[in-house]
Amino acid sequence: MEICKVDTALEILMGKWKHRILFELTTNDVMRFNELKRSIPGITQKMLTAQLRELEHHDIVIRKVYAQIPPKVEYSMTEYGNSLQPLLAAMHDWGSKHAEHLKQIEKNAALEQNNA
Amino acid sequence: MEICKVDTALEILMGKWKHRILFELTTNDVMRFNELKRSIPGITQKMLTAQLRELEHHDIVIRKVYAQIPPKVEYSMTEYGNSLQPLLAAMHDWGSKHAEHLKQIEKNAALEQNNA
DNA sequence: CGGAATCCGTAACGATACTG
DNA sequence: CAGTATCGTTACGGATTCCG
Repeated sequence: MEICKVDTALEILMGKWKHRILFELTTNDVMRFNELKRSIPGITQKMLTAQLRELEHHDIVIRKVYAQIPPKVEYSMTEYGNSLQPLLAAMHDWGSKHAEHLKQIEKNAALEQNNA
Repeated sequence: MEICKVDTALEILMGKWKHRILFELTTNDVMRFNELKRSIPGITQKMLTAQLRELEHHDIVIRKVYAQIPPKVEYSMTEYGNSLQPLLAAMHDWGSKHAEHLKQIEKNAALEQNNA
């Protein structure tokens, strides 16, 4: 029995690229594998595949395979996945609002460096 | 220039124990090091120290040292840290609401195991 | 009491090559 | 096009010991 369920949400967002993938899929509705890959600079196929599989396993995204040559695979959000949207928005808002604050912290740290 | 600021929030919550620490500190206002350690089963001093330092560096918690023997160090939330509360609450809510859903997923996975 | 220092194992991530 | 497979690296967390 757990008191704090923050972990549950955290677990799903955990991973270097998960939130980027979710951002793309909530913005674009349906995307193919390489389309997704192109839209996320720096990600490797391996990572994209791995994180998509985890999201699929958690029932956040749907993977739709078309049996054709060349292959075609489409990814999109599940309804359950869409329930994350308000949360992601809240995190984005908080992050935006306090980006300035973080810069200030870094600036102070730099000053301390100079004084030392 | 970043489009998605979810990372900013994620970065601060990242780490195995951060949210547990924040939970304790928002609930109890002010706590000493060992008090905090006792309240979080399984955490080691190293991890508690490390994560507290990160939180302190991000200006989420305050570390107050009393110059006395034996040492006394108190930790508490900053005002900035308290601005995280709505976000943490939102994450907690989402996690709670969908804990049931996750169980269902696991159950389905178990059934697939049996069918295979 | 509240740490710091050290060592270690694992899991996450990354780069590259290959495939149906 | 949409992946696997393999290997190497790095970061994270855990256990233990020592210290003012």
